[in-house]
Amino acid sequence: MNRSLPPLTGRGELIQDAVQLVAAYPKTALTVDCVIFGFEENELKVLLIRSDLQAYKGLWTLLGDVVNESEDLNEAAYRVLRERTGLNDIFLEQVQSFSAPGRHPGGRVTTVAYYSLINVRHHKLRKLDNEVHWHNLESIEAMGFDHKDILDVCHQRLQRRVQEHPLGFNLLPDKFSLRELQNLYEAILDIKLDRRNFRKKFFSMDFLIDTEEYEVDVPHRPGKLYKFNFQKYQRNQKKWFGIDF
Amino acid sequence: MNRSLPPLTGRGELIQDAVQLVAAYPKTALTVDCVIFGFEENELKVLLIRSDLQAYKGLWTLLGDVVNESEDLNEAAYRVLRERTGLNDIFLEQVQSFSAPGRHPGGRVTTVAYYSLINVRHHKLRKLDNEVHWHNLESIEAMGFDHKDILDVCHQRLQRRVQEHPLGFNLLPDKFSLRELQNLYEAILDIKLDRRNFRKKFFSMDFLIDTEEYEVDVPHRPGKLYKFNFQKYQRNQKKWFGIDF
DNA sequence: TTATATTGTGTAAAAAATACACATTTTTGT
DNA sequence: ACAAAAATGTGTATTTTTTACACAATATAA
Repeated sequence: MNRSLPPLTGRGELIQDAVQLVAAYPKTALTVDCVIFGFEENELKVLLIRSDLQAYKGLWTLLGDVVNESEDLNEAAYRVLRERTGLNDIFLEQVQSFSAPGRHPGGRVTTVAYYSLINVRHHKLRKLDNEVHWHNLESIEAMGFDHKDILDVCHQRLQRRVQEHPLGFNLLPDKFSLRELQNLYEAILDIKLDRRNFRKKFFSMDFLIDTEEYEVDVPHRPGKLYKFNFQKYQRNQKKWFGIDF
Repeated sequence: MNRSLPPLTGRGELIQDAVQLVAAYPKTALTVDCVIFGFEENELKVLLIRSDLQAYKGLWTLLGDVVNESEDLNEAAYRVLRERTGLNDIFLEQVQSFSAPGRHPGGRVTTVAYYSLINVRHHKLRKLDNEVHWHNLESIEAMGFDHKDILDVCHQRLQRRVQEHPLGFNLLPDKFSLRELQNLYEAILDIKLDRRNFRKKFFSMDFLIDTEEYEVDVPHRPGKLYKFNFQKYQRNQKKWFGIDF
C-alpha cells in the first residue's frame, strides 16, 4: 500500500518514520479459516466444528485460528491443519479474504480463506475436539459468521482447480480404483461422467501407475488399483492455452 | 475463524463476550493494493507511483491505501481506483492477500491485492499525483515492499482469466479493430497468435458488433471497427467442463 | 448355478484446433 | 501516376479432441 490519500502533498516529502505511519492506521484482527475437504462413501465432505461463540450457538463453522504476531498466512493455515488433523505436508491453497466490517460479532476480524484436501483415513482428529465432524457438503445449510459464503467460494475454487491439476488424488488413498477416482470427480463437480471416456482421459494423461493389485471385499468384480505418479506429473507441467469463454 | 487452540477445553463452554475475545487478538494494519492494467501502443501497462517511504526511496509501488474502519475490502479497492483514475464502474477482482511479517518496514501490514482493467484514455490522473505513471509491464524490475511479487501474481491471474472471460475489452476503446484485440491478447499472454484463427475464434463467439466504421489515420488499409456486445455475453454465460491438466 | 453388480474395452461421428497463402485496400514515397 | 509497403480479409484441409455408445468378462451373493 501507499500513502493515505486525503493529505496528498504533491512531491518530495518522504516519510522517514514508517513505524509511526503504520501505528496510526486502523487495525484489524487477522485469522485464517480452512475449508478442509475429504472424500468418503462417494461424498465430498468438509471438516467443521461447532462455534464456540454464544452468538452462534449450535452452528457449525470452519476450522480457523488467529494468525500469530510473527506468522505468515500460509504458516498459520498449515498450523491449523496440523493441529486439527495431525497432517503435515498437505495440499493447501489460499483462496481469498473476507473482511466485511460486521462479519464477526466481536469487532473487525479479517479472515483469509484456504482450502485443503486430505485423505480422511490418514488423520486422527484431536481427541479433545469432540465436536469436530465431517459433514456432507450437500447437507450444509446455515453456518456461523460468513462461513457458508467462504465454503461456497472455496468449493467453486476446488471445482475449477481440479480440472486444471490432478489435485483429486490428495483425497484418495494411496491405491485407488478408477471407479473411486471417477466417483470423486463426480462428487466434486456434481455431474455425471461417461465411464469409458473418463478412463480414456486419465490413461492418456499417463500418470497412473498400475499396481497389479485389485480391490478386495467388493461384492462384484474387483477393479485394478492404481497409484498416482507425482514425479511424472511434476516433470511434465503442462503449458496452457486456449481461449475458451 | 474459531477458538485459539492451546487452551482447548473439550466442550460446552461458550464464549459470551465476543468483543473481549477479539480484543485480545494480535492486530494488523489492513491495506488494499491495486494492480491497474492498461493497454497502449501494443504494450500491457501498469499504473505505478513512487514510494513515499524513505526506506524505498526512488522505487515504484502499486497504488494502494489503508482500509478504513468500517469499509469492506472491495469498497476500499474501488475507492483507490476512483481516487486515482476518476473511474467508477470498473472491472476489479480480488486476487490474494500478502501478510509476511516483514513485508512493511513500519510493522505488520496485511495487504489484499486486486487487479483492475481500465482504458487508459478514459481517465485523467489526479493532478497532484505527478509521480503516477504508466509503466511497461516488461520493463518493471525492482519495486518497493513485496509489490513485484504482487504484480507477478496478479499478472498470472489476468492471463488465466482473460482466457475464460472476455475481460480484455475493458482495456480497449469502445470501438476497436480485430488487430487491436489480437495485439491485446498477445501482450497479455506474451505469445503470438495466428491471425486467421484468432478472427475465426472471436467471430464464432458472436459477441462482436460490426459498427460499419473503419480505422482512420493508419498507414495501411484500415480495419473494420467493432464493439463488444456486453449484454449478449452476460446472457450466455458459458457452462464449463473439460479436464485439462 | 444363476442372478447381480461392476469391470474392462473400441470405434465411429462430431466438434474444435491448427496450419497455412493470396488477393485486396489503403498510405507513402518517388 | 505509379510502385512499394503494410496491413486487412478470407477458406480449406488436417489433426486433435471430445463425445456417444454396447457387450463380454469376472467376481460375489443367494
